[in-house]
Amino acid sequence: MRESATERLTVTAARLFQERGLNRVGINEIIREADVARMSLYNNFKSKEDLALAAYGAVSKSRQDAVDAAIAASDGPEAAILAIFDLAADLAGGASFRGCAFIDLAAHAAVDDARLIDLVRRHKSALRGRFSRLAERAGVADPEKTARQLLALWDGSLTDAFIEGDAAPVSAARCAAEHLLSQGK
Amino acid sequence: MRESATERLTVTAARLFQERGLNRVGINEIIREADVARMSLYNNFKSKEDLALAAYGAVSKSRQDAVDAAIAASDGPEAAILAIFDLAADLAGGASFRGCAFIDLAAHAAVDDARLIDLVRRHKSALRGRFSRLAERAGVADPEKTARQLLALWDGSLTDAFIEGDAAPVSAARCAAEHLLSQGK
DNA sequence: TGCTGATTAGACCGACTTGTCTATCTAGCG
DNA sequence: CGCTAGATAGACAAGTCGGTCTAATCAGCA
Repeated sequence: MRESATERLTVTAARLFQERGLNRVGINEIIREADVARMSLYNNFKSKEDLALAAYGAVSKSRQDAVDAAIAASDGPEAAILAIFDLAADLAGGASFRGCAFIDLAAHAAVDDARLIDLVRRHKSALRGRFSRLAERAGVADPEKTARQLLALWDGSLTDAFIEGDAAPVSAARCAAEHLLSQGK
Repeated sequence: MRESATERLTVTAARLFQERGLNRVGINEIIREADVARMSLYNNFKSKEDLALAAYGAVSKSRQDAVDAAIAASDGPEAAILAIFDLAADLAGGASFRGCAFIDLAAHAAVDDARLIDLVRRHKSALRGRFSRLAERAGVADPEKTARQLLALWDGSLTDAFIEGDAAPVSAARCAAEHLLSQGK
């Protein structure tokens, strides 16, 4: 038997949401692409928001795993930070890249979608925390501030790469990260 | 007589779009807030997209004017760049701040809304151009690259300030800009 | 085989969207 | 005054959306 309906729905929704954004993908398209009946969706998830929560949660987890793997494979904290920016370059290079999926989600979520907004906040906070620990290990003077700067470079360069349709902002941001690390200590 | 319907519609739409995003504000709300009849909208604008184009165009112009004023009032290119980041801090400090309106617009615009996406591209390109000229005057080695880094800091810090609900990312980004300027020459 | 519980396709609902149309009203002007 | 051109409110069309419901079908198992 093929994988469960829950899993197929989550994976399909994650892909479509990343390709076009939460509000530009409807239930009908998701169930068609996932090859699942309408009621199977609502038997597994209470609502579209619940499905979105599961889908974006899975994306968040896989992104964090990729970051952790890059850190583990790197030789020292400075190299790890640069390796994380290489991940950004990979993202920005992909076809139909629409910028960071979580920034997109924050833009699409209504003010009352508290759980979705919380997910975005937790995702960004997790990345900032990793930057902060690496910056501390690298011996910079103010790791928290450096982490905020690295996160801004990450988010801004992914966004600009989306808007310009070119990955140049990401490599420029990587250079800026190098400078900040060599100077901030 | 009060100002024209076109102007009231443009101003009202600009405010509402910035408060909640293009797709979360409907025609009905705009005409109600602008105190204008439905048909007056469609006599002045071909469609909602045309109104959005006018509204965001006005916002873009006023933002660029503010940046130019900050540049003119500054003592030297480095100070001008920092003054631009002070503008970002003002934006991020406002109530109901939702991040850069043009990033939000890029997230909401469909792939086929070519004119809206173009507007975003031109807006960001204009800001990057100003950064580039200032960086050149400041004598950095690679003004284009420095401009990309400054733009990423600008966009990323505004986005993070929105997500976190706190202006701290913007002041951290300002510090990063200082570092980049002192090192990039 | 026959039973049971999950899954299916698709009709259906109500709310909402942008955009059109009409019939009425009003302001300016000769 | 009467005329005209524009503005008005609101009904309406056509479509989309998320979500519910039903009736038929299917798979697994005793």
